[in-house]
Amino acid sequence: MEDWWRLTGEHPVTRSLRLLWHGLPPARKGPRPSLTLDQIVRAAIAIADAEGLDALSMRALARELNVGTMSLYRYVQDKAELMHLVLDHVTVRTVEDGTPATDWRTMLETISQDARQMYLAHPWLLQVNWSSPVLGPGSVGDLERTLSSLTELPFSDRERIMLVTLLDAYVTGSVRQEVLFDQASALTDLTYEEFWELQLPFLEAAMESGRFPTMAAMSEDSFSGGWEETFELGLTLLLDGVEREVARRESASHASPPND
Amino acid sequence: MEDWWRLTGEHPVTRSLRLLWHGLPPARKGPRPSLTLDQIVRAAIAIADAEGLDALSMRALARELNVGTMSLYRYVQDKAELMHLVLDHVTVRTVEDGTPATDWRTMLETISQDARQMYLAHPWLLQVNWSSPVLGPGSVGDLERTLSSLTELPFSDRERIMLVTLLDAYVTGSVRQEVLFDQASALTDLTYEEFWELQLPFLEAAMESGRFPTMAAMSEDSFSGGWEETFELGLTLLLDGVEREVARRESASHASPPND
DNA sequence: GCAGACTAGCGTACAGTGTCCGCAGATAGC
DNA sequence: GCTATCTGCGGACACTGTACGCTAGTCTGC
Repeated sequence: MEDWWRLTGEHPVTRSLRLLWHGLPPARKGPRPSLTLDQIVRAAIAIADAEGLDALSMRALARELNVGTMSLYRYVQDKAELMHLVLDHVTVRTVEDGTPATDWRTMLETISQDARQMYLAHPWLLQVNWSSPVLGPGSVGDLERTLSSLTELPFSDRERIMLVTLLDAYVTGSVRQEVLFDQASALTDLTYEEFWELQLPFLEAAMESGRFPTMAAMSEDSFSGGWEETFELGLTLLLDGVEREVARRESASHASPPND
Repeated sequence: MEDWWRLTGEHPVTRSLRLLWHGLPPARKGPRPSLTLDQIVRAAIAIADAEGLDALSMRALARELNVGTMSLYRYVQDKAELMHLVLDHVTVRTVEDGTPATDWRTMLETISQDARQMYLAHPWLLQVNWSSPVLGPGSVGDLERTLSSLTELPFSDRERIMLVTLLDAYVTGSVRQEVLFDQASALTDLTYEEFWELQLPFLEAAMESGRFPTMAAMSEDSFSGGWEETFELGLTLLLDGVEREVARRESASHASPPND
């Protein structure tokens, strides 16, 4: 394990955490900064929302803010750090949409559906290929909200975290399929129907080859399930599975699970 | 709906499909091509496997194949088309790992676990932000394999496709979490433990603020669930949900579902 | 065999990306 | 007032994808 960052000062992750939790340090000597971190992050989100992730370059951001490109590096160390701030900031949005707690199943449904809507509103989020290695106020707040709705679920703390994680995996995986398909549709200028129209001659030849007997025998509407319907089916199955586990535990002991 | 591509010949999607299903057309006049599509695709996969998606540029690929960069454009129209070929080709891999069919649950487990392993072996796949808008021999073959293991499941064809889709969503979402985290870990030169070490001062201050009561009360090992364990939990829940639906249908009518 | 048409290889050039380096001017502290 | 620190940002560089067009190689028809 190399400690290269100890020789040069602050680790980049610590720097990102500092910015997230405390913001920029107060200005001391020198000209007053003309921008705030919040302005930069908001402008970045606006560009990505309007034109997609690829449009979000440092130059585009500088243009949007009417500053020189290199000025931005006075506020963030590099683009990765900017994206950490951006990702956490978008997550803050979901915290504000508070919903009164009822039962855990309804809460998990609502939270998952809200998350889906959030990702559909910011499809570029699912195209970012960095995991934010930092937990900022946004993501911690989001996690708090979710966990606070699971207190009546007879699972250990550890199991709750695992449940939240896998639900997030399902939501992001599901919406990413949809987002990428919609993008391909827009890029190729094809609707769903037109895509199948182009595909058909090749599929028909393949089906006649005898190599795909199960698919050849499928009915015509097999691919007609929509994205939302598919998402809801998966969510239902997941939550049914949780219910089954809950019932199993309650019939086994009526006791709370070990809180290890 | 603009038909701009009709003016210039073949739609890019049709061209990709042609390459996928029939390969390059036979050479007519002119020098013999020095490469095959297969060579190009394999070299691209090797680069991505060895050095990640960002390392896969047309220049890097040309260097690997000892040709000029622009030569590649004699074989593929642009990088997007190359990626369509690459994505379908990687999928071919999974078809060859045939497993004898037993019951639908075991099959779905195996297929999902195999898919997870495949993605872990090619983590860059989950960082590609194009959905392949084409169904080539690889993806159709993969789908055939999966569907042929679901024949005894009392679901309609349409429901089967939805089930396969949502399972894929879950697998990709789950592995992508892991892949992105591992990447962040490598980029920041931090282990999981070191990450938490840096995070802790900020989290402790946040917990003392009283803003996150549920999280502040959680036990120390809450985040100790591993990626594989979390994946298996979610898969179990999903399949438990399917079982519950199957049982519901069998107790309702003992009849096959409508095959609409 | 030759000319014309077609084809593969690929160099040059361009527009775009992220960001290093360092200069000029503005502010604070002594 | 002087020195140290700080902001803004231009010029430069290495890298990306790919349009354009030249050269040389192969096939076909006469």
